[in-house]
Amino acid sequence: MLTKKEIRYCLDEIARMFPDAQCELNHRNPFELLIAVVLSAQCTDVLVNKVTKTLFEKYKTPEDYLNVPLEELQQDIRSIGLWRNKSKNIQKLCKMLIEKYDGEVPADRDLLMELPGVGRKTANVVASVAFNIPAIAVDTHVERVSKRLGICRWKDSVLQVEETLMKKVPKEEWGITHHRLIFFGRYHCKAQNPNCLECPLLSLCREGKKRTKGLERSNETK
DNA sequence: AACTCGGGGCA
DNA sequence: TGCCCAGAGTT
Repeated sequence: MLTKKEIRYCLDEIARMFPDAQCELNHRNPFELLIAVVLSAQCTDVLVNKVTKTLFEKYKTPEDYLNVPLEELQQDIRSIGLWRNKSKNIQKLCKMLIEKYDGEVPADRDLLMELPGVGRKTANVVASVAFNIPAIAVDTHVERVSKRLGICRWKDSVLQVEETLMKKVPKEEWGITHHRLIFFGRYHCKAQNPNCLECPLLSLCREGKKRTKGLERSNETK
């Protein structure tokens, strides 16, 4: 397990690797952020950005999403997977926002999680990014990176990863830490064939050391 | 804990 | 072609 100081070093190095790790999501208002994150489940950020670009020109408010038939909304997001569920969830979600929260996005993680299509990860992203509520969203990237580096244990659950990160990272940096780890996981510490040999964190990384040893051996046997 | 949803991207 | 992807909901 890495110490706080080692984690500090990792996060600083990652910040240097991705100086513009400001997700586009940061620039949106809470409502658009919520829609974007709901859409992003199980598909890549690039694909979602392609859809939201035109989507947000057409739909500005929860009412806008309810003023079109479901079939029309489905067509508008059809290029991403799970569009059947997602379009239904978005209309239900908008209805709930109007009926329960006067059309506003609630600034509360538990209330967010009651919305259809919003789970723990989405609620944490919206809460921390849009409302500056202390929370760390753990997605597959954050989980994988944390486990490989040795920030947490391999067998830890998502909740345990979340707890560990909150314990070992200063509260003011929770939001940006989430984004940095995602960028690092998406573009460098990839799920398949991570390029450990060109990784600035190799000297600290539990999994990286294991993998590079394997590489040396396989090169020798060639 | 395991299963399902799902089209696009990429090797 | 086959495999994977910013998860969530159900069983």
